[in-house]
Amino acid sequence: MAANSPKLTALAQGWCALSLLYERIQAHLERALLAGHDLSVREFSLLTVLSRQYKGPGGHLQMKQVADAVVLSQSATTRLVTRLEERGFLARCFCPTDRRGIYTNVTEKGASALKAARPTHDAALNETLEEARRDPRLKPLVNALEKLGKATS
Amino acid sequence: MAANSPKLTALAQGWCALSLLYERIQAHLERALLAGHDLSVREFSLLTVLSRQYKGPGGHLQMKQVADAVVLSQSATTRLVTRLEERGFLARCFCPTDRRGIYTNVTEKGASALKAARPTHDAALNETLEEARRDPRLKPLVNALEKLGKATS
DNA sequence: TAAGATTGAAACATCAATCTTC
DNA sequence: GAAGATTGATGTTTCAATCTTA
Repeated sequence: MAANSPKLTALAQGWCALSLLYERIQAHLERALLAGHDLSVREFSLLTVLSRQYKGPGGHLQMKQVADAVVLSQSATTRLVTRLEERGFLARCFCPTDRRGIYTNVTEKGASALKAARPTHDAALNETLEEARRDPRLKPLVNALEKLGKATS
Repeated sequence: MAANSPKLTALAQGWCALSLLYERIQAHLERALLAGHDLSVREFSLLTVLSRQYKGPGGHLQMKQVADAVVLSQSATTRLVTRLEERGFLARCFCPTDRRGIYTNVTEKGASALKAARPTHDAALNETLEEARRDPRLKPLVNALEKLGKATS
C-alpha cells in the first residue's frame, strides 16, 4: 500500500503495514494453494469453516452465517458454495427447523482435499512470516501475530 | 475468516485474526470513502502514492512501479489510472528518458479530492481500531499496530 | 411484512496476447 | 528478443430484484 511521508499519521502508517503484510500473505497462500491443490484461499477458508460444524442442534451454519464467517456477501457465498458443490466438495441440505435456511456439509472428498491442502497452507504461511520478519516495518506486527496465537491456543 | 478449533496451529490463528482485522478495516474505510467522497480505498491509495511524487530525476513512478505500490497487476493499474484520469484526478505524461514508460501526475482536482477525503479516511480508521480493540482476539494486534506507527514516525 | 437464498447486471480483478520502444 | 503499457477474454464480487417460507 505504500510507506512513509512526513504527514502520515501514526495510525495510517500502521494500517499501511497491516495491508502490506496481509496482501503479501494472501498472495503467497493463494499461489501455493492454487498450484498445489487448485483451491483459492477463499475456498480453503470456506472448507475450514464448514468442516468445523458438528452434528446436533446449533452445530450447523446457515448461508448467511457462513457469509459472515468468510467475509463475503450472501450472493457471493451462494456462488462460492455452488462452485465447490459442483466439484463434489460440499453438499447442500435443508435446515430442518426453518425451511428458508440451507445447511452445507463437507463431503468426504472435500474433507480429504482440505486435509491435503492444510500442510501446504501452513508451510506457505510460515515462509511468508519468516520473510516478513526481515522487513523492519513488519516485524513488530509479525511478532504480535505469533504471540496472539500462543495466547489463545 | 473464523476462529478457534483445537487443532488450529498458533500461526494459523494469528493469520485468521489478521485477516479479520484487515477485512473489517478495509470494509469500513471503503464504505466511508465511497459514501463521503465517491472514492474506493484503492483509488485513495493510488492518489496517495502518486501525490508523494516530486519533480526532478527519480521522483516519478512508472506504471509498473505504481502497480507494485498499490499491489495490483499492471493491467488493473492501467485501468485504475484510466478511470481516475477520466474523472480529471490524474493526467498521464510521457517519461522523458524512456518512451516506453508513462508517468502519472495528480491534478489540482485530484489533490483537493484527496485532501478532502483524508480526514474521513483517518476518522474511519480510528473508529474501526477503537472497535477492534474491544475484541479480545484483535486487541494485541491493534496495540502492535499503534506502536508500529509511533516507532517509525 | 420480513428473512433467507438465489439470480441478473455491472464493476473490477487476473492472465494471456499485442503493440511500441529499448 | 526483452520490457513497459495496453487490450481482450474470463472469473469473481457486489448491489438490486426476485422467489420461497416464517
